[in-house]
Amino acid sequence: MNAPRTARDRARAELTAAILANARQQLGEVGPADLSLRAVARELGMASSAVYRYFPSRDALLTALLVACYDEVGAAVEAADAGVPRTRYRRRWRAMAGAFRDWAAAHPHEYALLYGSPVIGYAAPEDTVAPAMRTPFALMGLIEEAEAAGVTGTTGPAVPRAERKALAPIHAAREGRLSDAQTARGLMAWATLIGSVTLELFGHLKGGIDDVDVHHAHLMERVATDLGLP
Amino acid sequence: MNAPRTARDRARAELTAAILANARQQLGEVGPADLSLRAVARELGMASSAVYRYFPSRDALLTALLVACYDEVGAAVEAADAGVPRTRYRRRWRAMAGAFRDWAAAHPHEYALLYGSPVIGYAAPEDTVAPAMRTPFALMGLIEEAEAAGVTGTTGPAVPRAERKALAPIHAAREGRLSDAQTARGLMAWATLIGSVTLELFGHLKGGIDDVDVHHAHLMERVATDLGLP
DNA sequence: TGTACATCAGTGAACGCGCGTTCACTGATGTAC
DNA sequence: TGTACATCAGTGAACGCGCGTTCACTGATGTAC
Repeated sequence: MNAPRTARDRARAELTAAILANARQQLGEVGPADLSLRAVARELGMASSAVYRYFPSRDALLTALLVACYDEVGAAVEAADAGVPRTRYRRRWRAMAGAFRDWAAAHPHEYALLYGSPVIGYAAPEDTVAPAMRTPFALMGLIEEAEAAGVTGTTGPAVPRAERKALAPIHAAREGRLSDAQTARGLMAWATLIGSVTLELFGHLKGGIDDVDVHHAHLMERVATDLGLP
Repeated sequence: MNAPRTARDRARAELTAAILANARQQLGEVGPADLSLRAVARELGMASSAVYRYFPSRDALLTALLVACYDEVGAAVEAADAGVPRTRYRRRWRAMAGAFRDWAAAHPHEYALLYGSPVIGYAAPEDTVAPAMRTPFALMGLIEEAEAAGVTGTTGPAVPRAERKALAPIHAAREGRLSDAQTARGLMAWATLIGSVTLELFGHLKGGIDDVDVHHAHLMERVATDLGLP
């Protein structure tokens, strides 16, 4: 937020970052439930109690990690999207879905932290909501643009009143830019993406599918078709 | 397997079941990572070491739980399917998807055990594979019947050679009863179901959707349409 | 520019906790003759 | 049918572990006059 003025401030910012970075590195090895404050302190060569100068509790550290990871994967998806010409809607979807899966595959424990079992006894605070929306909103943005451009074809069955009402919060969050049908389709695409990556990363496709890369790509192609992306 | 002959055998079978049942009950409260052998023993009024007469390790208990839960949800899905006339394909899908979600909602920690983050340091052994397949195979069975009856309409884009190859193990497991296109569609439906339930149960729809019941039902209706179910 | 005081970072010991697993042992149940 | 031995269930104490968090303290950095 505000620039560090004193040397102390600079040191504080650096160490906070170092702790977070080390916790992330630990996540590369052990999974959220086993992430340990003491291990982080050990790795950094400081007393375990010193960490409490930077994070008031283990949960606070978890929250910071949650935010960092949501932001990282969101940024990856946005970057992938930005690398494709705006009107190549299908290719944009392909790039985003691919980036999401690539990030997940490269960071399985981080993916588990974000989209796996909730850490019990821990309720994610408000701070994590906005970063969490980054990826799904990036996808929604693409769908909005495609619909606005009038390129999406048929969007499946009509949306009944009850469902339209259920979707109200999202509809509002996207400032009404999206038809209800496409909102439903978008959520469905998002669920399919999460489901496919979850099944793969958590080991449910083992032995069932030979080349998961190919399969995932094919699945995403079908999702693009269902979204009406040309 | 073999019937209990002696009183000892009967007692052993009963206690094994009691331990498992209590572990399941504990899962109702704490989540797989925090499931504790000692707590189970405590609840059963026995020494913690006594549990080792029945399960050689905590991992073995986890495995038994995994199998029990896979079987339970699989049975629930199959039962839901069985309650619908064979040729009402869409209603069968609706019933199965609903049963799956209902079971998950009623047993969130068990769902997390099956489809959430893998328990680290624990590799699910072979014994869990068959029970794990019960639910997806039930869904595949429905799709097979619908396709055999010739009621499924267009099934989307053609399946490229690479994808057909990737699907080979599943194709073989279903003994070739399913076209590649419908296999891909079926996997997609499965991924969407898992993704939707995961997003809901793990808290990612909070604040985004008002009536999750309605939304899930609508989503599953769309999936049924995509599957070509009349 | 220098001094007095306040703020903060980091230490190391300690508290209290619960866990999985092992082990030598006791007493009950089952089996073979 | 009764006895001798083998098998097994269950006990209770112990080992070794690592964790999150607190606390009184030291020494360095920052601030106000």
